[in-house]
Amino acid sequence: MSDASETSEPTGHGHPADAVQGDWRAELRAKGYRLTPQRELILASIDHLGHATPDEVLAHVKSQVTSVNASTVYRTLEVLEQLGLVRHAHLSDRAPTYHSVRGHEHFHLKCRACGRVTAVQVEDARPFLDQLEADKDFVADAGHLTVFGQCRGCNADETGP
Amino acid sequence: MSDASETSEPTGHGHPADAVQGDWRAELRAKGYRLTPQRELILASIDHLGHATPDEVLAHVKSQVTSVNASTVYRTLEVLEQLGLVRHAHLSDRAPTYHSVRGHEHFHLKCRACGRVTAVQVEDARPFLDQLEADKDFVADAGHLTVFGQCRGCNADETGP
DNA sequence: TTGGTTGCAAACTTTTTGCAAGCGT
DNA sequence: ACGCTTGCAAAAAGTTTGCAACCAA
Repeated sequence: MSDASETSEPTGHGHPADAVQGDWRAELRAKGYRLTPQRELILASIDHLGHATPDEVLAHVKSQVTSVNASTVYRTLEVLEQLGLVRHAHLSDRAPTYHSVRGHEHFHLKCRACGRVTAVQVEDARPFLDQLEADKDFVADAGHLTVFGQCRGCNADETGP
Repeated sequence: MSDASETSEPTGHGHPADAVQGDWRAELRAKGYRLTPQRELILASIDHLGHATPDEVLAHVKSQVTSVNASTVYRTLEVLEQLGLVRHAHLSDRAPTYHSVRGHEHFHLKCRACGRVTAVQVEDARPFLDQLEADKDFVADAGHLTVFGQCRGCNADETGP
């Protein structure tokens, strides 16, 4: 089932999607891209970090290979996303957050009060998205979706003006 | 880019929402803020523009009063949002977009292919959001929601926003 | 008068771009 | 060897902040 010949990051979930994992190097080359240490490191970092901004990815990669540059991270993230290996969502009003895609799509809930991010399987949004498609002729990109709000129970307290 | 077909963004001409409209100056002052020409101009610009980034707001305001500064726009947008007069959503991976709130909340659909932005009434997302609240104990901020994807029929080719 | 506001300029954060050197294939 | 990639540095884009002058209440 899964190709065990690849060294994969300790994501500790033993996903069946590992096949996809082992395949990406080939797919990368097949599309005319080159397999570089930087690209492997960056993908591994995202796998390891779960959710991470480009800056966080850079920091993590640099902890292993100091010479890696920010622009490389940005360029690589773009490539990896094109290949469908990672996705990004906007979990804050600032930098985007990248996460790996192991065949398992999900979207996010972000609490403005406690900052917690919850991953929800796309199926839970299906009825809503299907309705958008039916009513609005709009095909949603579920994996990019982020719903802001707050956990019930989180303190709604704001620091007034 | 195109902001071609904006769904109706009512530019109040005798709307019942005018009550809210006429009220904001009072509410502003009631909260200890001051009513300045800049604040009136900026709110009017958003009303006029429909959807606009801080930069676009600045440009529009400047076309009337050249001396207005970018920092004032940022600071004012923050105040207006706190008062619930405007809201912002992320319609691109870059700057946020502000729109006026005239009592009727809506969220957005953004097509990556043609760039079109469609406003949808929050009620259409209610079942989904209610389910999130029931299942995940999460109270969504519907007005901030943006769903990326593409219109059915739009060319699937990239060359995004 | 008083203290919230503004304009200005500079600092900041995040992302992009032009290049020459470097390296995967 | 070919040409995609990288590192570097500078530029661009978007926002924030310190301050003195200003003005709404």
